Amino acid sequence: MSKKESLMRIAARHFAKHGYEGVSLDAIAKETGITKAAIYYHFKDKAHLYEAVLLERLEGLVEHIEQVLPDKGAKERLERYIEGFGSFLEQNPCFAAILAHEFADNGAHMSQEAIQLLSHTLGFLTSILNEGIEEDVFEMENPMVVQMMIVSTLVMHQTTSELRHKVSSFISGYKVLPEPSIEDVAKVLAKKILKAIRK
Amino acid sequence: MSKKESLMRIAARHFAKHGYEGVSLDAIAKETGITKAAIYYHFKDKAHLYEAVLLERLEGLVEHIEQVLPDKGAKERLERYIEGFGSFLEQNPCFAAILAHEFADNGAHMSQEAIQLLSHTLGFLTSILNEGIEEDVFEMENPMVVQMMIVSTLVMHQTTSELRHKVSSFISGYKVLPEPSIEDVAKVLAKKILKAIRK
DNA sequence: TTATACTTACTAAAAGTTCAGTAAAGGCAA
DNA sequence: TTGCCTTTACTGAACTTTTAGTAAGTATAA
Repeated sequence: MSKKESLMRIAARHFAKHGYEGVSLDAIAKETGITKAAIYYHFKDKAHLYEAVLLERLEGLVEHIEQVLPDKGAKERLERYIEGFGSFLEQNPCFAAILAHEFADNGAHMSQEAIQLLSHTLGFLTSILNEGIEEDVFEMENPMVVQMMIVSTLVMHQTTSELRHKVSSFISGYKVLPEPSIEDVAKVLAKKILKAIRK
Repeated sequence: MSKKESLMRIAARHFAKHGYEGVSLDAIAKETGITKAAIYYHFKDKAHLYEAVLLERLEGLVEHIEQVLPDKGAKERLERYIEGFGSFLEQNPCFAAILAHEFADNGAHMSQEAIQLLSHTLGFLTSILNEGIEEDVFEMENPMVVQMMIVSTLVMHQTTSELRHKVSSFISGYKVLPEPSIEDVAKVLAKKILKAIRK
């Protein structure tokens, strides 16, 4: 792996953990084993490093979802979308937290291009839901709420595992359950969503 | 309103918009019309200012939910929980974004007490779901997923309205729909969740 | 010798934090 | 009522650390 690649990988972990503002280039450089100035050799500035990390994953996500979506049937397509989203998050552990930070500050650090890729991803979901409504297999008052239920649940599940652990120790009748993997969560979520919107 | 109150109100807006790390005390002081040192008169440091803001709202949330939960019936209780959560977010516009930031960085800036209050809030939901399972009116593979669907959808809906607006302009077949209020979203969500988990 | 991939050493600005001082208000003894 | 003391609620200025960013030099491989 090249220095640039490991720099980007480590940067991704930092951005995931602390968010754009909370990240220091010194810390990234130190962990990568280079100096901060070396970051500036590879990237114009902090914003461009972040953008490179973000775009890489957003492009991967669009590609991944395009690959798993079958040709026909809104139900099948929705199921695959949810599970595909989940498996992409599984394979890219930092990505959910990066997205969560972007959601939290309304995409303050997203470029036009990043927003476009995110839109592309969500556009699939919009059209699957509309498709299902037209095919008369889905019914819902507000597709955006259903979209929210899907995307935010997957992203937040993946992101908040540490916090849930802290929280769960305070809930009375606390049992240490084995945490389900994001792929299991995606399966359960798909089932519940399909039940919730089936006609 | 006292200076301290308006300081806290303005601080809440800043923390909601930029997250803990992204906030500068200079900016808060300037907007409040005091000097930065005055913040240190009222609060020990940045962390304590943040905690005061966060605890105020978490306490309000616990109280609000306790008030709206009826005495019996898991279905009714769940519906009220969801709508109560929604109406609290409506009345406390900064809170959802603050929570979203906490979720994104795994509660990195939450004190023990704050986590306890959050646990309290989520504990209600856990017991409502378990209650429903025991009463044989709900069925679900994994209550935590259902919890996630509820909480993350409400929080993320309220938080990401600007981002959704940016995103929606890229989705093909874009129509400017009037954004539903969080209370409407809560109603729709409650309906969908009940359908998804009813036995 | 020339481009690549850095390092060393630095700057300037911004951030959180501290501290000495002060104006105003309230209580209280003479 | 006057004069004194104390508390409250700050200001202005400085201090310290951290940060993004840069300029100039260096080792290495082609």
